[in-house]
Order: sequence, then C-alpha cells, then structure tokens
Amino acid sequence: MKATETIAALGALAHDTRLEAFRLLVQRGPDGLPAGVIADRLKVLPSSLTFHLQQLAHAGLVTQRRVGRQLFYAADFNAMNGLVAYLTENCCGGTASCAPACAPAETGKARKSDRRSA
Amino acid sequence: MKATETIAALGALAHDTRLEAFRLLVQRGPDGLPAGVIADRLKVLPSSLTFHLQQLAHAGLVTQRRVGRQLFYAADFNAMNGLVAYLTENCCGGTASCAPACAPAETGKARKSDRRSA
DNA sequence: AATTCATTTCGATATTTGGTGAAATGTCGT
DNA sequence: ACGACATTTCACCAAATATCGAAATGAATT
Repeated sequence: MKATETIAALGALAHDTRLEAFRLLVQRGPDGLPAGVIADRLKVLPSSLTFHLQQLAHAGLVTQRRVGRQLFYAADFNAMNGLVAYLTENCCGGTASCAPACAPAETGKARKSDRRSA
Repeated sequence: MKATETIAALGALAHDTRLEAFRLLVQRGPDGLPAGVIADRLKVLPSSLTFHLQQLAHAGLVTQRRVGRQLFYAADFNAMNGLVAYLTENCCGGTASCAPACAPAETGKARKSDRRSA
C-alpha cells in the first residue's frame, strides 16, 4: 500500500459516521449490509450515508453490490489489512514496537475462536 | 482507546505532510527532531509545519519538548500503539483476520527486509 | 538590553468537507 | 406501463481545513 492510498483510507475512517459504518460492516462480515439498514442503524439521512459510503468506497475500504433493489455494502478486509500493515511497518518504529494487539507469537494460546459470520 | 480519540488520530495522520512528518519522527525514535529540521526535510513553510504538528500533538500522536531555542517533536509510540490496537480490534473482524503484518507465528518467513524510507 | 535565531501566532484567503431536502435513477410487483 | 420502494444525485449552505506571509514570542549570545 502506498502513502497516497493510506492517506485516503485514513481520511475515510477519520469520521464518526464512517468509522461507525465501517465497524458495522466489519462485524457483519463479507455479506455486508444494504444502505438502508446502515442508515437506519446509524441514524443518518440516506443522502448523507451515500456520501460517506462513497468516501469509504473511493478509499477502497468497502465494496458495493446490488441485490434486487437494495445496494449492499461490505468491508474490504484486504484493504483494511493493507492499511494496518502500512501503519505497523511505517509508523511503528521500523518493523516492530507497535504490534502488541495481534502478536500471538507465544507458542501456546492461539485464540481462533471468533468465527462468527453475522 | 475510544472511538473519539481514534478518529482524531486517523484524521491527524490523513494528510500528506503530517503522515510524512510522523513517519520521519517514528524513524528518528524517542529523541525526536526539532521543528526546523522537519520543515526543512518536508519542504514546508515553518508556519505551515507548526499547524500540522499541532494537529498531531492535539491528537496525542506527538510530544513536544524544548531544548535550548529549539522545539523537539517526537512520536508517541504508545498512542500509535493504541491506534493500531483499536483498528485491529474493531475494524478487522473481531480479534483476528487483519493481523498478517505482525503475526510471525509461522515458523519460517519473517520478512523484515523492507527498510525503505520513501 | 540589543541582536539573532527558532518557532509560533495571527489575519486573510482559497479549498474542502459535511449536512440538508428535493428531485432523479433504478428496480420490483402488479 | 404504473406505482411503490431503495438509493443516489444535485444544489445549496455552513463550517472546518490548508496555505501564505508578516508580525510576535521565547531563548541564547554578545
């Protein structure tokens, strides 16, 4: 991931509504949610939500697909992956020093028990 | 780290000059750099740099300390740590699924050979 | 206390961003 | 083809952000 894309992604997430929307989509998994549901949950006007979802989409963080008359949005985990990778690699002191949230390097305790698709 | 702080941090990093400045400070380590040097490296006017450094400082990503007549800025690794933690925990599918940048759990291939400064 | 250096503050201005509601688009069911 | 529904597009406005240069502040040197 290049710096330009990173900036786009950071900027896209740097907003209350958008961060919330993205978190919702991440929770929901690859299936995503229709715009209406998101707008409803987040209590924002549909036109406003479209604006924010487009920001996320333009930054490559979410994808869009039509299902009937609904538009489903889903988090792009690959993009998020790239963002976190960029941050840990470039903004965390070389290669390490900011990786405590994910480091399961210790031999035992692999916590892979969150397979929920909701 | 709360969502509000996260948004502040994301917004602070979501800018060309600021991301570059922060990366520079991260590279430099805890000692940091005086404002003048940063402005020089980044080719921005001092007044402009102050503005951006303040954004970073306000977001808690950098700290300031005076040394003689210079003001040294340094990256706050703890804050960055918290940011990455928040993202991996809240925006990466529960607890895992976005942690390949830091997971050296696999026995072999640890690629720590990308020391490019661009 | 006057000068110089490093940095910040200030004021003006251009640009971008975010929010709103009304209209337009696309899709389905009949 | 028509009407209902889901979502987007548009036009407008307010507020935040970015940039610039000039002036002000703080610290060191003489």
